[in-house]
Amino acid sequence: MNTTPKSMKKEILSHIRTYLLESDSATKVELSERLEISFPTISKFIAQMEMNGEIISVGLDESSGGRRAKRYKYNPEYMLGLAIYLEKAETNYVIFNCLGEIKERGDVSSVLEENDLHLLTMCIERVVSDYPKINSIAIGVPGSVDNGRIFYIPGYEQFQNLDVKGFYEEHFSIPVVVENDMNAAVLGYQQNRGVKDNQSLVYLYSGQNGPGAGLLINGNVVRGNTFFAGEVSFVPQNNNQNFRQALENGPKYDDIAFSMDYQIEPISSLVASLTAIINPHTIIFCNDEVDEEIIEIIAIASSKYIPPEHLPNLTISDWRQDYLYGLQSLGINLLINETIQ
Amino acid sequence: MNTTPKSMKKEILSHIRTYLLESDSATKVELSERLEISFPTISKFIAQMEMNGEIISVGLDESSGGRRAKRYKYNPEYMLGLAIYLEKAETNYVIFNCLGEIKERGDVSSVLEENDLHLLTMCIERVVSDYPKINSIAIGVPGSVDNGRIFYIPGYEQFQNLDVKGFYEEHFSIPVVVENDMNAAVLGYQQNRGVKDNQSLVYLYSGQNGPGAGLLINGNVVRGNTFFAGEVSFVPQNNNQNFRQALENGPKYDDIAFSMDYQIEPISSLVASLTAIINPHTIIFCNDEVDEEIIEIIAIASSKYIPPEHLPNLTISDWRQDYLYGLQSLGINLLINETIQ
DNA sequence: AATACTTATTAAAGGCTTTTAATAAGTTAT
DNA sequence: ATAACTTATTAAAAGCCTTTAATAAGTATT
Repeated sequence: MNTTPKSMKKEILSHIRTYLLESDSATKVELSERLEISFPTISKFIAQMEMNGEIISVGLDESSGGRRAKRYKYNPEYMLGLAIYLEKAETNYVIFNCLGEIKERGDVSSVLEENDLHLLTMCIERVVSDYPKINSIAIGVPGSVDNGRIFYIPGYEQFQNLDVKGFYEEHFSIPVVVENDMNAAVLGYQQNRGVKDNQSLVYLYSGQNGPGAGLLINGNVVRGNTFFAGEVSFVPQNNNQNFRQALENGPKYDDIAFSMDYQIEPISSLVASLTAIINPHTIIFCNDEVDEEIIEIIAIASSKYIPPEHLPNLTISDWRQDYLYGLQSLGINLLINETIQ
Repeated sequence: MNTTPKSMKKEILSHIRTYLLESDSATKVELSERLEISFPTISKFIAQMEMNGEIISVGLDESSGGRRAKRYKYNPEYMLGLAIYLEKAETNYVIFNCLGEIKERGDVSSVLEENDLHLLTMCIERVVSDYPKINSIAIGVPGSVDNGRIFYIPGYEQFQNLDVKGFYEEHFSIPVVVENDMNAAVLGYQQNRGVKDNQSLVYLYSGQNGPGAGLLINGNVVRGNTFFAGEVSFVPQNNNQNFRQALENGPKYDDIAFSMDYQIEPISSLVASLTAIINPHTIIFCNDEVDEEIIEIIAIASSKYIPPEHLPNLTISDWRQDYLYGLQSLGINLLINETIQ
């Protein structure tokens, strides 16, 4: 049940924080009406939060015919988040505030390449002691993650089956979230572009281990039964090839030998498969892999398979930025929802 | 916010009902501990519900060292549900209690074939006046449904774009749920087989409009951006055919000319596509379309495409029964969650 | 400038549930 | 059979949010 006083307080706090951050500033009446929480309760929380320095009074509103209302802003520096990217060749980190503004970036030698968890721990220790306001840690990894535990990360056996979330939450007493890089990217896209939160998105990329996809269905990350969801390499296509083979090898027979780009066909076919199965709202491609022109050709080619009215939007985005944004938004969610006091 | 007294009461009620129905019977202490609601609150609700006849005292427990506890059971006859299936050639209905026990079945001439909503209204009117305890109506239709509104139902234009839920809730003042037949079936399978509620399931069938699928991903029904999700007919496959064509026309070249059943290959390929994209826990086939032997052949054929450890369970089920069960469980959900007093 | 009118904020009362204490109803041991 | 001990239930007190009433602080009008 969610009726204990503590969970109530937590919920009210996150609603107030979310609204203040989203709308930049608010009065008590606005909060009360929007959040459907009574005025006295809002008033009590606001007083407490102002005392803690979590929110700041920014003066009085223009009068709307009566007494002028006090307007409050969230203090974005009240809490900070730390996002860490474990990539093959490098390990970067970013410190950001509740608005997603970056306070510091940095890197350490690749935790994955060195196969050394201790390196990561030391990095976090240093950052956390430099920035005592850090209240959440988001870690992105190129592998499958199950509730903070790294489930499958080919090539980096030291990290296989490691409960990163459990370990660091114990170690630092700070909420931790761990997420797969593609899932973080698709979440980042969703947040960044203001996608409605129950839509379905697919983020396509071609990684070093072959192409793959990050999936959001009805707004939720899809991991699959054996964390195999999004492994679109394996989708069977024409000519007894799967998607990866078709992409790499090109056509094996003459029909489309004169296709300008032999990758168009497998991609369009994959778009059709995705549409016929999950009918997503948008499919996102990486900006270093396609351009607007190719996108349009793909769209046309896909409508060979699927009635055009059902085809998703095909868009292009910046993968690294989405990834960053996704990790940040996971971290900010922890700040907003998990920090209680 | 969910803190208003009314929504609180509603939530407590549904929790008590759910637990009593799932566990057959309970004491106040059991309810209090399991639901994490204080004993006095449970006690108050139980007293009220017993007075209404919603629950029944079934005597005292054996002593566990002290005063013996009273044990309570839910009275399954307290509320009834009505489920109606609109099918091409027939319209059937079922009246059931909270345990899913069927009190009466019946049919009227096909509402769809006659293209006559009034027929349905009259049928419900009669049933509801015969059984005043009916407190929920679940309607299954062979078309796309968006929040109770029939969105797309080829062939029955009178029903196109009809807000069935809104209309009947207004008309009868009883909660109504409308669901697509395949979605109801996959929900029914989930409930009936006690599938964990965040797993992904695919229900495959070959309807008169070609094959299709009902999808549950992370436990939620997937409708898609344009209600096209599950239209697996359109999945591109080998030999420039989509799934439907491959199924209907058979192979067009020689490689697999001696395949025992030429439908094996397209189905296995579809299983592979589903796995590579959403990696479901289980794929369900209809018992009048396949048997155990074929299932095994499909499983083997699929592992040509996908590492076997990622393949879903392939199972067989009774479609009509799952459909019925799905509608019933939607109806029972309304009884449990929406009835307040 | 004084009065009527708006609107924000504070204060008091009421309705929930939870926590804690008290009582009732059994069981076990002497 | 009585005392000591368990456990269920009832009763009272406390906490928290909401509703309602009262007050404060402006604006507009005469």
